[in-house]
Amino acid sequence: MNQPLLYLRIRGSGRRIGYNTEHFGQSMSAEIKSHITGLLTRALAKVAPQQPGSLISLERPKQAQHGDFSSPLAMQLARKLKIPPVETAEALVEAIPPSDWVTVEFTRPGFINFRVHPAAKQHTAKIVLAAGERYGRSDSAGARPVIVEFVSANPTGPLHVGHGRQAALGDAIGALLESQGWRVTREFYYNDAGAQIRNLGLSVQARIREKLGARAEFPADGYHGDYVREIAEKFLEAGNTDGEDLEAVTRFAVAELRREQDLDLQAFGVRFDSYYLESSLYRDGRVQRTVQALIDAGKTFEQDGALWLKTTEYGDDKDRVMRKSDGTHTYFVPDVAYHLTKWERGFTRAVNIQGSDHHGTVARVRAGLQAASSKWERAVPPGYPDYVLHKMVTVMKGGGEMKISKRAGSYVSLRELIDEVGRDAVRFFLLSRKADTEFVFDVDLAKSQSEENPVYYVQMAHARICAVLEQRKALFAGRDPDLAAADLAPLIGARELALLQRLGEYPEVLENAAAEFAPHQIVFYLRELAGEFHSYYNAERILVAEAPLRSARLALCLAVRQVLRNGLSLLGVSQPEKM
RNA sequence: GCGCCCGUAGCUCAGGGGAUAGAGUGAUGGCCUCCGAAGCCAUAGGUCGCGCGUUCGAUUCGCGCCGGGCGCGCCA
Repeated sequence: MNQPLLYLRIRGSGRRIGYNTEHFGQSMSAEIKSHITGLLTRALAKVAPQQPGSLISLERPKQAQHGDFSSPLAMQLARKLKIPPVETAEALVEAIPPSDWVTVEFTRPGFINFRVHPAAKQHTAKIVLAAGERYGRSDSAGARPVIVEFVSANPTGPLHVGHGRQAALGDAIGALLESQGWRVTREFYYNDAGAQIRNLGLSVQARIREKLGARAEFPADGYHGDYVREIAEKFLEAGNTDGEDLEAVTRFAVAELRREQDLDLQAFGVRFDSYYLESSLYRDGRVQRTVQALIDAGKTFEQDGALWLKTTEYGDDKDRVMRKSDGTHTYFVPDVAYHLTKWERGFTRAVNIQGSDHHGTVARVRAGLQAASSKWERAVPPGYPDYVLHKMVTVMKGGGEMKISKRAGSYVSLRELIDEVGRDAVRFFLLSRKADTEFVFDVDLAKSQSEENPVYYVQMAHARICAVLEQRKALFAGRDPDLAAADLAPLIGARELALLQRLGEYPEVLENAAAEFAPHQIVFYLRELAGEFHSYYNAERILVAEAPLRSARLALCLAVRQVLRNGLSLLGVSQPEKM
């Protein structure tokens, strides 16, 4: 076995340090990182004053033997200085000023590794308990407004699993942004105008005629789901004698489906702050005004009887028709009008969650926004709005793909999935992968093997802690001190320190997930945290006889439970005390 | 054909210039007189699609292939 070279220098006195909460913000981990960066900066200034501090980077070693933080600085420097990495590392370590928080060492091939003093890690639990449900949150966005648009289904049928993925993503991304201090508005945009809606009206009308025994011609690309028949029935039950008033039928159908979609969302636990109707953009003249703004900006031209927008001037690969030769508008004109309202409503930041099959519209909408606002005092910037594009969901059941549901006709409805595997599992599952990977939802796995379902794994860690706390009440009621004030010095076991370390990472994980619109990072974090807790729980007894150790462990449990709660609630998943 | 995304363990997926590439699931074998076994521990499983380049170092970055998904409408 090839033992690596290892030089060790202990810094600091080794005594326990009286840490003070004020020394740290909400994130122990971030504080320590900046502390270490500071140490390296000073060492670098001594060893290689001409090198820029921007070289300094820190990473988290995968293996515990390499410490808590690690820097490849020496290896990056070696070439510039023409000195072997190990020697550079040694010089840097020599130059690092003493620290009460960390010890430092260097190893082959030239990493500089830092170990955080247990007392600093222990303090993390105090921070968690003091902050409670605010732990991990930040107000860095300063209450600036952001609008998150998602689902935005046409009111032409029940919501399907793709909408479910969007609902889970949008809701969680909204929560992530809130956690960073954004003032979030969740909005649903109804495409309740245009050809699809007309198509729906004709489909329902045909079913009504069928019911009445009249000759009915079903539209060629009409909606075939059973729900169309249900609406037809309801229409007649509402006292209508026939379905010849297409507008009345359509209005009725849209209202019914909006109500049904609301129920779907309610079942999923998703709420919106506002709903925006495409039809209102026509009613209040915004579509017309948008067209005029684009013409005034000089970004349009006429050809073949249609009006075109020069989207190629904004990076699109071809120009787009905005007003068809029949005088009606293509869908993207109301889209631009709609997004202009977001900007006008004061949302200088906007996030759209959409299926990746719509990615072609991104360049068009952005182009339209820039063109229409080009004469404005504050033009819409090129990258507005942000997009999160997600891939399709395939539902597997009984070894095959599940494509058809009886009611919905051509797709698996969100409601069916919730009824089948439960809301928590659907949310957790749909959030457990990056948005831009295709999703295979295995119903059999989520349902019949529910004990292997990762959501239960995390929830169980939470329930277990609740059970321990209950036990404690029964066994030691009145004899244990306040846990928030417990001395955590006894927490020095490897598993305890790992848990503390993990708790300290949470604020950074949140921040990063929010910045990348990536809720799956929270899912993975929670799985790891729960896993480390289960492992700890199996290896050590919490309710030991010695009161100081018992209190310290209980305080750690409380802190873990707090972070599990914070994370799960952010994802919209419940945190049961018993399962 | 062009554009965007994706190819990592049998399967489902993380990771994303650094040390021995990780989870879950499936397989095998252990752990309940003990706070919840919906749990834990151990073993097994890999040319990170292929090739060339950049780099001290590439699974990660660049280019080119191969394979898959989605777009490319005077549809939404």
